[in-house]
Amino acid sequence: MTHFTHYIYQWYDQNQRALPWRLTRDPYLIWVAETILQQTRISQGLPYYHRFVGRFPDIHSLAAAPEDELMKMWEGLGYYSRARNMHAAARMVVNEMGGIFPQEYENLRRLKGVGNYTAAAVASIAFGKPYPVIDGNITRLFSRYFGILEPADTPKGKNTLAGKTREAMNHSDPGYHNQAMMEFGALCCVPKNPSCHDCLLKDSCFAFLNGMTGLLPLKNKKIARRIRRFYFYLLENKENIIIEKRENADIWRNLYQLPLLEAEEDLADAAILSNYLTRELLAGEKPAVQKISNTLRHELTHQIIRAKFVRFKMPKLKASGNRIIINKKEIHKFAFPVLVRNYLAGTVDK
DNA sequence: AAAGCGGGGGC
DNA sequence: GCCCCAGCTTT
Repeated sequence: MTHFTHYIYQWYDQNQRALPWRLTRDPYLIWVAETILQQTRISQGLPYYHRFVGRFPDIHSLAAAPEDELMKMWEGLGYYSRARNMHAAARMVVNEMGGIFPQEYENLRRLKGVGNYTAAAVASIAFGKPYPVIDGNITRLFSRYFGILEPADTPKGKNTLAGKTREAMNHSDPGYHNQAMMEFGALCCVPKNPSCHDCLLKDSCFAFLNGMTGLLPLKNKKIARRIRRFYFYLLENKENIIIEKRENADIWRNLYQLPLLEAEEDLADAAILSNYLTRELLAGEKPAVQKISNTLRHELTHQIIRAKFVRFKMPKLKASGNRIIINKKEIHKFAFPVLVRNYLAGTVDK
């Protein structure tokens, strides 16, 4: 065994966190955990994991659930396609694979939402197969220690990294190996101000020896952010409000929201109150506008959303198209984007 | 190869 | 303000 792996195993034995998915080898539970944790910190995902496996303890309960309930479980976690894909994958396992979770990497890879990382994680942790996982932690750790100078977000960089992780793989306990590498990256070889001073690998670490820990891993991509203006309409009477489901290929797909006008430029209040959607929603009624909120900012990785909420008390509610009227007491049953959820939490019944 | 997809937290 | 997080899919 190399110095590198030996030291990290030793570190892991002493420093690993107690996490619920480390107590099982059930491929379903491992898959749920790995999917929740995609691009998500453990501290954020942990309560979702507990709720999820409490409500859906096995593949059958998940496959049998209505999608809206699944989206509700996922509310606030982000990247909602993960939930939709899990639902499809669960139904595939139940309907086409006899309810038996696939064991081979290639078969795991066929499930919706299961990419290279998740297939390797389930194959290694649940089934002991020697597939190295490559996540953000391992990309950083390996790029630094082995001095990978090709950008990590390019095919060449990924290929080099994959080679290194295959060389490092320990075939006697692949699941342990993968988790030890990730945990070391997550807790010690961290993005900013890594704990090099205490790290016994510093004498053989390329980045440390060359003063490059802050530079590695290299990345090429820069994110362009788009500004969007959203005008939401809260139409309410004493008991009910109107909501609608987002079904286009856009952010928040299959979540619910308030009726929405998107504009390319900021709209003055007069324009908000006279545009086509206002007229359609008010349907001839002339209610006084209750309130137009301040502009609320909501930032996503690729978008900056500037939102205003317009509130009308309606004599009676009429819903057309894909809009539905729900009782205010039922709001909690629907999955809303955080932006909308926060507004409703601070507004309705106040 | 690049873009799109959330929300939260660290510094 | 910028970067990153136990990534995946679509174009």
